[in-house]
Amino acid sequence: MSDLRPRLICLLGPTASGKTDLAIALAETLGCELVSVDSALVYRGLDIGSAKPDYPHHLVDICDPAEVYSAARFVEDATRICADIVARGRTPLLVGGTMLYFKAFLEGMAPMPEADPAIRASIEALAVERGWPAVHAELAAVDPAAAARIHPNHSQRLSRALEVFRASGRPLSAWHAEHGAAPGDAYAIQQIALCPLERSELHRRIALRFDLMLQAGFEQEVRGLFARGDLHAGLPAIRSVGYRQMWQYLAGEYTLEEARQAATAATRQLAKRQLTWLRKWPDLEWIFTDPAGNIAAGGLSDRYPGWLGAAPAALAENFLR
RNA sequence: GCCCGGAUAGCUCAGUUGGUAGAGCAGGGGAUUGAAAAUCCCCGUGUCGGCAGUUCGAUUCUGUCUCCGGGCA
Repeated sequence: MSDLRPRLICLLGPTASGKTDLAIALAETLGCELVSVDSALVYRGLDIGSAKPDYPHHLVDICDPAEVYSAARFVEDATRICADIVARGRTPLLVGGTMLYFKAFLEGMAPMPEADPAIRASIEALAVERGWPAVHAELAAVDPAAAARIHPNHSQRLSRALEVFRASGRPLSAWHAEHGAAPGDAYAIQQIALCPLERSELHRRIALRFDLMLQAGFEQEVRGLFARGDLHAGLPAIRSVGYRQMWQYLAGEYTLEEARQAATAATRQLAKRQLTWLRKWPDLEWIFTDPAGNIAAGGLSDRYPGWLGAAPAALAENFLR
């Protein structure tokens, strides 16, 4: 063991995989402090629908839903908080499902101009008038490298690329070329992914969890946000899975049953996208679970068959020592 | 019991003037650098309800049966 850097653990997985329960168990047994890596848990008042944990996590409830959080803010916040945790003599455990945030922390982000609402609005106006392919053509004129990488219909990435050029006079691809420091480099990192072995089991858990959210008063929670008057369907907080569909229900676009169907489908699609990230993720130790939530064949259990059928916390505790 | 509609992809439905069919949603795969629980790209063979008839050829026409709506009794 020649690595003298402080230890840091990452626990990633799709939504409804059981990450939070495992993270809490690990925090208790290993003495970790939990850092949430989740773009929805940052918002105050998004509690039931975001499955906000009761157990203390850093980077939960740090924004009002009217604000816009970002990957760049996450990297700043997480970098500072992890350093504080280590200074306290404890181990940071980053847990969540926002893979871009994990990636940005582990690999760093190029320094770049931040989002500019006025520029965004002008690009949006251009798109409404002439279509996103026209925005793509304009980007191609000033930043052919970025334009080549972005599909002409990809509104969000197109908008950002042109925004960076308009804000700085410098192409996005030039900014990307100078990669910033990776906060993750300061740590000896172990990464674990948790996921049901069968997709159908994940889908079952998603449906079950949404019904429990409704029983717990999710509709009332969203009614409260709706009634504030200053929030709208364009905000990241209100666009998040579950909240978006309940918002549409309250706006009269859906019946409650339609909202339930749409929300669970959106959650399944989110889980699928999270797994797309995870499949190509480097240095990941997989823990696959059976319908009872215990360790199933595959992943770490293939290397340590004796742990088959054990609770994930037991395996991870051993694996993590 | 009679009359009228339906019966086509997991779901909702379009369509084929007879040459075995296509959208939306769901689902699957992929991308991902300050909105990322976002945003975008790619992927559609299914006894066209069963059986029989007409026809070179029927999912399409005819008959009949079954099931589901609606109406009349």
